[in-house]
Amino acid sequence: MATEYSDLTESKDKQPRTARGLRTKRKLLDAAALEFGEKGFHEASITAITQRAGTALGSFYTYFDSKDELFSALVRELSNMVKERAALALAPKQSAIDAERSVLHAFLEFAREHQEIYRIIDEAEFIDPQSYREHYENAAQRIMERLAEGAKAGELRSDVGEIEAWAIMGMNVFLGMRYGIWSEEKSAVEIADIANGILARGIVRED
Amino acid sequence: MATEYSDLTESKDKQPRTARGLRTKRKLLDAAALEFGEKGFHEASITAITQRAGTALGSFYTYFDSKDELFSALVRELSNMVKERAALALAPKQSAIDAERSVLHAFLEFAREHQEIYRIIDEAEFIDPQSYREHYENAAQRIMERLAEGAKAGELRSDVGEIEAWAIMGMNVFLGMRYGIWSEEKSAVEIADIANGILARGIVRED
DNA sequence: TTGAAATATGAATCATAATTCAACTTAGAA
DNA sequence: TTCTAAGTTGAATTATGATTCATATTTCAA
Repeated sequence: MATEYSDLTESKDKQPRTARGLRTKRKLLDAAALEFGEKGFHEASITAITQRAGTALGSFYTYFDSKDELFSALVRELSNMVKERAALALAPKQSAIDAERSVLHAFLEFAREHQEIYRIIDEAEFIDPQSYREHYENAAQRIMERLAEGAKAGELRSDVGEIEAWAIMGMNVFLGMRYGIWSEEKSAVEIADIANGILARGIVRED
Repeated sequence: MATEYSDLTESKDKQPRTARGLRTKRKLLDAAALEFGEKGFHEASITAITQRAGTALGSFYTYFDSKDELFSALVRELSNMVKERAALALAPKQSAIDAERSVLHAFLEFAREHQEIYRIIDEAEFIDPQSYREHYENAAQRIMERLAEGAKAGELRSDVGEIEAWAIMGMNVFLGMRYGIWSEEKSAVEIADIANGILARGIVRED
């Protein structure tokens, strides 16, 4: 399903052709992120989104075919933001284990800063399953590549693979929900350190 | 919010008072599990649920105040089923690590058998956040208790706690989604073994 | 400067189900 | 057996918001 357009929100023929149009579409996407984030997909209304964006109701349909399509476009955009944030956290010359710690730490801080993104991507499981799946498959793929590098460098066990990647991702997502969204009682550093300890040493007592 | 009734689906005054009523309510809950599982909350309709249950539309309101309330009741019931299945998997005299392996294995099989349960509980994040949260807080609590026992027995590191519990739960849930719901390409045993390897030894190379 | 293409507007339309309700049937206690 | 509470029925009501569309305004290439 690769697209030939660079704009992730593209939809056949509704691309804005002027700077004004681009600005309006941007305002709609930003307003939608807030509205969907606060209310969830079904409680959110197009009317409220256009009010937030400061445009007329009808303008919405200049840029999107439907409420569903807007949501899809948004999920793909947000998924990309998460991906970029993780990439940014990757310092060169880190050990494979430290890389995972950095990514988790960055993810926790990102989840705290942008709780709405967390919620929207999660809700995509029900509104736009394909995007949801792609989001996590891509993320798992990137973890897997880091693990493979670590294995090649002799830092990690040589048999680490896809299952470990999904396990790490699940860890991260749930820690993000519990300690990023539900409460901020613990520091991101502490959580990342403890979770990283599992990867580094497991949970078995060592003498 | 403890209730004084034993029926998890109770709602003030809509309890069935005869065997016939109980049967009808049961049929509605079973039909709802199928309908919500297949279509999701918003695509599912009360009409379709009553048709599946073989009752009249109006009968629904004899037992539930609303679509939301039905969903809530169902989530609490299903959450309980998951909990019971995990408890069943716990053989006595297992090591702490083996216990986690058994629970994950049981969870994977359960997810495969009852994909609809997996989906409904997930969707509760948006329809009935309180039940969703309780479901996972309870599950984390039970993991934490097992870890504490393992620590007391000297099998696990003495500092294992809540964060490890949430990490393990996240691992399990994501592995359930990826290898239980999305595909069954790998055996439940293999997945449980590999994930358990992370807990037992971490992912770092050992010489 | 100008006019055709883009964009903006919001009242009116339309579709979908959730929920209500008044009439009817059945269960089961006395 | 009888009678009342419990349960059943499905057509009618109602509420909500997504989407359409005819009209007005703005942009910008020529």
